[in-house]
Amino acid sequence: MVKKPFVVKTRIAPSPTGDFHIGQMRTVLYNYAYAKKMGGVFLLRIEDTDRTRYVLGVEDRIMDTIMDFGLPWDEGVRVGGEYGPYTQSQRLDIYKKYALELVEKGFAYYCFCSKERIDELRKAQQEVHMPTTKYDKRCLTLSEEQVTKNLAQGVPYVIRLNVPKDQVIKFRDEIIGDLEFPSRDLDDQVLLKSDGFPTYHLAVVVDDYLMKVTHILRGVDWLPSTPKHVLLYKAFGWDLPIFAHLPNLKEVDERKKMSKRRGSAFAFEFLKEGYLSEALVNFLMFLGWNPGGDKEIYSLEEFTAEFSLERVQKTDLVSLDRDKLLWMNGHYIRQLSDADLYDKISSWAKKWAGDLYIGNSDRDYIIKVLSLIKDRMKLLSDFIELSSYFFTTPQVEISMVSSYSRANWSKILGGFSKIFTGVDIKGWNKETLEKVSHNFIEEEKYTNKEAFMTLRVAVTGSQATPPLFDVIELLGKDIVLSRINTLVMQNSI
RNA sequence: GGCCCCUUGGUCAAGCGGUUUAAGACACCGCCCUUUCACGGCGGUAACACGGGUUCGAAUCCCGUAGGGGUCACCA
Repeated sequence: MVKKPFVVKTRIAPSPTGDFHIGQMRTVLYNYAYAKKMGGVFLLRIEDTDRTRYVLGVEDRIMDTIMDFGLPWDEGVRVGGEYGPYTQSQRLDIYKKYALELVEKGFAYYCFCSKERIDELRKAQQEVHMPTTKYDKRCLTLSEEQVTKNLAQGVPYVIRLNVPKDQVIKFRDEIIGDLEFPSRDLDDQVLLKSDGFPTYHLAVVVDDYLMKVTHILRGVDWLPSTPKHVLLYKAFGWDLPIFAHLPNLKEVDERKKMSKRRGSAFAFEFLKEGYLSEALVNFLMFLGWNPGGDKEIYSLEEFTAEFSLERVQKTDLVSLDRDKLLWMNGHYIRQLSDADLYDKISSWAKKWAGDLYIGNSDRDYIIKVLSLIKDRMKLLSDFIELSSYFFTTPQVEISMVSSYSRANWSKILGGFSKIFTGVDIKGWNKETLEKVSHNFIEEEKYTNKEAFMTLRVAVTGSQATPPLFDVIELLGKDIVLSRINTLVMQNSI
């Protein structure tokens, strides 16, 4: 028999109780990167042991979003593997078996206490200001006959972890360091619920062991329950995995961590708003990690090569700076070729914005539009607003057209109309147009600003556009003249 | 409240005892480019929570204080 080599395996274990938020995606990214860096395996498991909060369909949406971020897993739900099934609700018999093993060994026990008794207990403890609300181990004193009798009679039960009184639980966190927790502060955690489902604590330990997960990278909010897990590993006689707790994310203006129970910031929403997955991934990697140098534009491949636990920030909370994300997205958009940007926008539109008119317009024309507005785009969705006058006749406010010229604005436009009419369709390019326009302005003694801004607004309906003659060249003679003439005629009526 | 973790500019953060009059990026402000808006270029404002130690020397090590966060479910 050949001994299997040690393979690093990380995992992400979404719970289908709500959509993934962006912070969870950061955790996915780190798990993905660490596995790749170590030549290991990245696993995805669905933890659906809470049937009261279960949301139908959300697990597929979560997995789709992870794929949309470009972080595919090697083993688990959808892709399979030799340690499945990878959905916890399909592993109930496994958890029960291990729970019973613990009962047998004396590390766990049956508890028949009612919800009411537990509530009363908690209330009483609070009244005397007990440090923590804990179960009083009453059912631990039940005789074996009593337990057998209760089980035979079908009395509802849970299985609780029998936490030793005075033990110091020690473990090492790769990011935070060596940690010690007194066991007396721990509750006799329920391991198996009365509905036969395991709690997170039992399921996660059993599955991570059976699925041979070697590294557990998760949010620092899990740190306080890690001692319980350590206790379980010890009770089973299993080696501990490597723990690494990552800083949580928060919004800049908030003080508390993001969570799916605190509204928005769902990962898919960023895609919907028009962020590129490459930019999101680049942004996310720096939320809790950095390479130490000045470089901060990183591809996923570069990140994967450089990522290390030693360089993960030890702090508790990291802010998600949307200004910087927006800047970074603009940076990524600018780096795209016009054709690639076209592809990105068109698939974005297909998925999130209906088909738009982009589907019906000429691809080459749209690509030319993109070359003009690309530097001004920060989100894919900006395309809609920035490009509208290239596709539809703008609503032009007369007050806006007239606001630049001391002289009669319609006289200016009339002049442009006349000289543009004289430009041959074959010579309709920005160099020629610019030249004749400047001649006209000089002769009539208009200032550049009054003439060109009036023209700009007349043609585009907007005060802020790409360079005027690029726009005019691209729109073409017919459209430009028609827009100008419409205004001139309106005024003369 | 108990337990645990954390603390460099508005934000992400570099720094791991002397090379620091504390990098870089975003944001902000100013200038340049410019017929507008962007992009780009140049420059600027802005930080080691506080108090004790240790040391020739501390943002960096130790202790305390303060502040913040996390967690304490038959939720994950």
